[in-house]
Amino acid sequence: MAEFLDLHSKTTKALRALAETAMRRHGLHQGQDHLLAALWERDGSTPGEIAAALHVTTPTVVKMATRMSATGLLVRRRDEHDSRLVRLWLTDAGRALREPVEAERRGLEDKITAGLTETELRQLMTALGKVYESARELL
Amino acid sequence: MAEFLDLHSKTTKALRALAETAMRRHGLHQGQDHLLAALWERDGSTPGEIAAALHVTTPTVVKMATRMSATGLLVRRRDEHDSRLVRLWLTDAGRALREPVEAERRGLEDKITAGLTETELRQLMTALGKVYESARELL
DNA sequence: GGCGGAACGTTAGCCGGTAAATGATTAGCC
DNA sequence: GGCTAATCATTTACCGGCTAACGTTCCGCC
Repeated sequence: MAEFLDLHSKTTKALRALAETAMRRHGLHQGQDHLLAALWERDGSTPGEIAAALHVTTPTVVKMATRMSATGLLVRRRDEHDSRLVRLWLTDAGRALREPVEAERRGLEDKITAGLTETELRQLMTALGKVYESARELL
Repeated sequence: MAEFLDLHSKTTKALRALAETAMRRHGLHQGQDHLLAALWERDGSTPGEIAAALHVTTPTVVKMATRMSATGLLVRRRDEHDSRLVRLWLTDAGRALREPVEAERRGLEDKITAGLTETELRQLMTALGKVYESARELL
């Protein structure tokens, strides 16, 4: 049966669908907000750094960067001192999305957790955190 | 910040990676065990039925069925009475995976939730269930 | 009995995700 | 200084997921 895995999987799909439609309102695809968040935090990061921050592999970031570069959210530029490195820089359009997208994300989080009491939410975070740690160790 | 969404996302990626390597031990790709589970429960189901059971769209099931048919886990056959319908039938190879795959899945669930007490697990399921319900309603 | 709409599966095209192979550049060691 | 090894990004080729368009087949109604 695997109850927890099943529930987690169902929840993941529902949340993904919600995030998808929420981000599409800003012209983004699922996950692109995370990449932007990494650049909002540290503009000029390399694909490898971003991949690590996003818990994702480098090719994923490379492909997303290519698309987001095509839609004018960021630009690719080689590092001056080390030509192996590539640095991703936000455009004005990419920077402009910060406030609305962060608000959208906060709103989604609030709506999703609205049915929980303060205590329930705290317990949920703790328990899920433990599951995450167990999973990381098994990786 | 969106704490819960962030933690949930990280956990999802870790769990996905674990499930991936676990299922690869049986020659399956991520998610194919769910499709098989649907057929173990009701052999001869249609793609549409399976999609509904898996909370997934029909095209996804169709593509997976094509690949799994190529690897000999199931066969496609048109319904005798209604030629619009297609029914997926397990092969011996598909049936043979039931015990080992279900055991693998139970083992994974156990390992993942090993760090939680009985009470914590129950609270986690309840709280996550509420999040799931909220998400479903917002869909 | 024929015709239009409904119910299915399939195809095409896109996105995020992965692993493995490729290519370019730097760093380090002899 | 030159050769080798390490470090990056990129490409290729998959897989699961989605939406939208398409083609069949059945059903109901006139």
